[in-house]
Amino acid sequence: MSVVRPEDSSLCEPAAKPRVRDRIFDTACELFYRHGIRAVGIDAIVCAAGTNKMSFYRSFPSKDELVADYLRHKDSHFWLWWDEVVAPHQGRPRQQVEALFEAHVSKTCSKESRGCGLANAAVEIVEEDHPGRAVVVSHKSEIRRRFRALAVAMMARDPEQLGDALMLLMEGGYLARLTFPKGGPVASALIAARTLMDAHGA
Amino acid sequence: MSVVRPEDSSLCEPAAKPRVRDRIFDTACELFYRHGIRAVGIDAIVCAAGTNKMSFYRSFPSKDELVADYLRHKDSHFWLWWDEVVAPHQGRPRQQVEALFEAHVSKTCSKESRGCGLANAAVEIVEEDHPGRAVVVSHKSEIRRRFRALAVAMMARDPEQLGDALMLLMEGGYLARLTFPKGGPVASALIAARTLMDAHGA
DNA sequence: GCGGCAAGTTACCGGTCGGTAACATTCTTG
DNA sequence: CAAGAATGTTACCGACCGGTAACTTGCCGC
Repeated sequence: MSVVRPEDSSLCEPAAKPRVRDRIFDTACELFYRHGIRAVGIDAIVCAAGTNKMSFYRSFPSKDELVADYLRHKDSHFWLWWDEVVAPHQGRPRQQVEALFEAHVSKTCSKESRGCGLANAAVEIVEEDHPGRAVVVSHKSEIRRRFRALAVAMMARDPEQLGDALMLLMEGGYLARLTFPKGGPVASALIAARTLMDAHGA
Repeated sequence: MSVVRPEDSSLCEPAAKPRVRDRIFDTACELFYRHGIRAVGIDAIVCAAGTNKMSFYRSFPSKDELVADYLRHKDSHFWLWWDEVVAPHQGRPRQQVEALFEAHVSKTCSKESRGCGLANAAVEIVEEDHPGRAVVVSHKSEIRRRFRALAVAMMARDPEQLGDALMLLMEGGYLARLTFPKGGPVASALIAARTLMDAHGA
């Protein structure tokens, strides 16, 4: 149950040093994603960022708020990724979903992947009033909304059902990634998505 | 990022008092499942169990080992559940999977559910040498194996593909449960499973 | 009643947690 | 160069972390 120790984060003085706040934030994002939120303390973050605790508390009001920022960052990057993957197939929702799943599989199977940071946060953050909870909830709600919208656009027989099923496939992949090296069942996600869409006449 | 405080666990002296070890273990299981593993300290457990830290360390070698026991307990209960659900449809793998998903949906949608304790542990426990990791990995591997075996038994066109897809659906449901009150997309899992099996000619 | 054991009590250990005060240094910019 | 902002340093806070020692109390069967 050990936590990330302040000393062990590779090297404690990264070459570039733009504004401390950014260094701290980038470091925190990586550590939170790789080791989990609860496992990473302020000391570990500031040490890995080559700075000190005071500099941290001059830039962030609290750890919880930093966590919320981390999740907002993950959220916006996710939608950047989504829009980028979807863009080449404008107006062809079926191809958009296929592209999404293809990208999802290759992304999730890469060895650096630790699944979805926001999904992981859903596990770690239980307190209803944690500033990060709202970010997670709205993120996952938007995923559901978009999958359902895509299912509508491709004129599926039961779009809500199809949209939710596609979401389950994707989320399941995130979870599977955490136990299977290289992803395991994740590899089947694209074909499964195709099969579901076929069955819905889309 | 608050943790479960030793004081706030409803009442600190449960009526029945069979052997302390059991009281501690049951309490720990519930707290771990409800609040997460890292969020629950030894103090919180022993207080909620109406005992003290020394009694804990007389029964368990360490917290990590308790966590591993908790996961083993979840694992064996899961297979008890699985076998029970599957039993009435011996020899009819298609019906067995349907029964599994029906039970999975109703279980996961219940308001006490916090998804799959073992999947949650996969998120929280990152250390490769934690005694709980092996339990999680073997649990998820066995799920995959069984789904694939069921797909073979129902003579699916591509049994490995179908088995993995079914697993993704189920795992996705566990994750969705954590952000959507009452489960959200989980409700679509059964129909999605049926659709996939139909498409595989099973 | 007495021995033995299970359980409770109290105090303690070093270490880490998130967070802060006061002060010294360096960097940037006018 | 000087002023002011940004950053670093050190020490500290109370609380909690997982874990332990020494001793006392309660309960059981013989």
